[in-house]
Amino acid sequence: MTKAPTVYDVAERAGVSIATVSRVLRTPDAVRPATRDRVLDAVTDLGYVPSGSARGLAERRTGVLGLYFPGFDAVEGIPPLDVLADGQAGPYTVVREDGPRDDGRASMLFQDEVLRGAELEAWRRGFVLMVGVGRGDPATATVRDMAGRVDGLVVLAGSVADPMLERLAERVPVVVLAGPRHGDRHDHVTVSNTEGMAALTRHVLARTGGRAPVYLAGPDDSPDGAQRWEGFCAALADAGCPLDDVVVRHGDFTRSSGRRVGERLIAEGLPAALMSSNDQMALGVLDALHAAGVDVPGDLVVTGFDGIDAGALSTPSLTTVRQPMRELGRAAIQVLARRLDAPGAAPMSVRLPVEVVLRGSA
Amino acid sequence: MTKAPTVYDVAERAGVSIATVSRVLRTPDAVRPATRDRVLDAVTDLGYVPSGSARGLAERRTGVLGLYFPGFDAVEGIPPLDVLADGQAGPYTVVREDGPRDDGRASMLFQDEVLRGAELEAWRRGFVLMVGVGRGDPATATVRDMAGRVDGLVVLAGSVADPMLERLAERVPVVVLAGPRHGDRHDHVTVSNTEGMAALTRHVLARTGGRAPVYLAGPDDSPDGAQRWEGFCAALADAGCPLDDVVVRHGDFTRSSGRRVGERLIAEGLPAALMSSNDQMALGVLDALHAAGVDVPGDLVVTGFDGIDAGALSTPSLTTVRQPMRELGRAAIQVLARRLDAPGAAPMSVRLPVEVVLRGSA
DNA sequence: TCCGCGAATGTATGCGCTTACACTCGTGCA
DNA sequence: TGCACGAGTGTAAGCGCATACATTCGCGGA
Repeated sequence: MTKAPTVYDVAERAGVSIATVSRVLRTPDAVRPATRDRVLDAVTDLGYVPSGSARGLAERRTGVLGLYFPGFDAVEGIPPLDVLADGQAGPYTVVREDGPRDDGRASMLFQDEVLRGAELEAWRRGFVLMVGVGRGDPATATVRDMAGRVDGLVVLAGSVADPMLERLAERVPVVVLAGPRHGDRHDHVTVSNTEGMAALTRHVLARTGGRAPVYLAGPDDSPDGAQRWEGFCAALADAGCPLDDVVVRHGDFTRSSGRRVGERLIAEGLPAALMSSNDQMALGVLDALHAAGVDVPGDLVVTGFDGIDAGALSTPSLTTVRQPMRELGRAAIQVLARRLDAPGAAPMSVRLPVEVVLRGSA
Repeated sequence: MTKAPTVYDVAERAGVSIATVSRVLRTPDAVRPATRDRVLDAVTDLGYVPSGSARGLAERRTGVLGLYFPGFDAVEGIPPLDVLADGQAGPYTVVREDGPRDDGRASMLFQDEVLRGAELEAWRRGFVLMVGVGRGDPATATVRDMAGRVDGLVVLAGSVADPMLERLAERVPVVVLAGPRHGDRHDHVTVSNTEGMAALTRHVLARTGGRAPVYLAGPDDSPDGAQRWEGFCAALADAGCPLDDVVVRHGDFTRSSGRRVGERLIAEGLPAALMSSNDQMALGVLDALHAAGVDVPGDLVVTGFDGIDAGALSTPSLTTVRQPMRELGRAAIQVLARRLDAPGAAPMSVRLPVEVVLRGSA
């Protein structure tokens, strides 16, 4: 770390010009083996590592792809931590914990999986991945910053305002993940929310003899939620089940909001089925039903949507629709890579299939 | 994307020199408000985004921190996916799923959490995060590549061979995460594995009247495993419980290996307690015991180590020691930031406290 | 009105690399 | 023996930005 060696240092040590050093690193076949070995020795001796900045500047491409998520953690909610200041804490503490925490980690798991897939695919293509999370006041600052450092950007729907996205797209290719196209020219990757919910709804109707389920909707501004609702309605219509009979409850995608709805269900009388627009709320409903001793799926069936792990571990386990999260990440990078190869191609939309997972609750 | 505008374009449009443009962006106070506004207008009009490469080259720092993980996914095991080729798949499939999958996601969850923490702390300090995973044949290529692009590197223990790490450390500061120091000069961040396991062991001994637990060890090459074993032994010694009485079983940190050990336990007669060196194996043990109708914690108590989510959802819920995963990531970045501020400071080791989580199984 | 001085801006250089182009040196051929 | 030619190597020109230094501008005081 004294002073990072450069091509000049390597060149001098190997007794060649910097052009030759560069060639050894980039097109080894273009240089005589004897020369090549001398250069490689010098590289090893000096511990030379090429500067990504210089390379990026000269090449006009960085070899980096960006992945940008909507903020999941409120800035205010961040517990302080300063490992440099306080070394006073003991090596351990003891806590007693009853019942699972309502930690709202679902969307984070989703993002984690997407990230995994994206990293994998980026690696396979010789790119490295840069990640950013939209949060804080100049939330756009981070993504703008990233845009200046990458060859392409994958943006989760909802993390960047449209006008900003438009601007970014002017500089680097942008792929929008999990968001429907609305008049933009970006590439899109989505999942079959509508079809998945329709299939699940048909399953539920078959189980309940066609009686209309109660629908548990999420926030109004969720595009995913809208699509799921659409699939629900379509399946009902197909089955000749009038929409007017459907009771709709609203939650905010959290487990506790589901719990409240569950309690209300019990108070007002159980329907034949409760279909939630996400898993977290469905689990909350199960919490309430379980506490009240209701038999699921005997007294009513319950379904979710997303396929989070916790759904497999609940009692009863949750019937749901699993999103191909990892594949979403991979697909996004694949689409981005295509875009880099063919900048002029028409914008494309990729829609990934979902998996209807039948488990205990329905 | 026609041709990204540069400082020159902005300067020309605003009728100033490039130096002024640069100043507006970096030290706004150093330029007259009227001029500043003209420049900012030009920036907006052109959709100018500064090039990270050029900036990095000129500034001799990139503003990027790297996080490097050991490979979790075998390269061979990657299912193919080519969204560009096959659009033929239907929008959904239906599967029936009984019981949780043995998916070995524990270490990935660990890494995800670390990543979250690191990203958060990097963001707070104005850095962006670059992530890499060690896999593939020239596994070192990725990390070397990263080293050339970042101002500092956080490396999870075991992901990079020591000699390579030494070389990287010559170019950028390196923080080793979750690995003990052995003769190196890097900064280190670890958790109190030893103390945590000792505390948990004391708890178990208190519950079982001092009868020696069976210990379920992991792979021999795990530094974490070694430290936990150490804590276990220390607590036993303190309690005057002879180590000779301890039966040690071996697993490979997977749930299925724990299941096998559980079955063997049942076949050979139940001990007073089973302490596993990680949660996954402990859950496997619970699987086997549950299947055989053994009462936990009535017939024997079971504990794990790590604090993965699945442990909170098992029946009975798993008593364990929770690692501060998020904080590990944050601490690593904090240490790295300090190192960047004070390159000459002595190497430091930070040890984070763990949380003994008492739940149903013990 | 002129001078001096600080603030504001411009000029020019270099960051470390890639690469077009120029050059050197064998080699095969006439 | 002379020449064309290609492989191997060197020279030099940027890539887009930050910044030290030079220059100009605006203002107050004499």
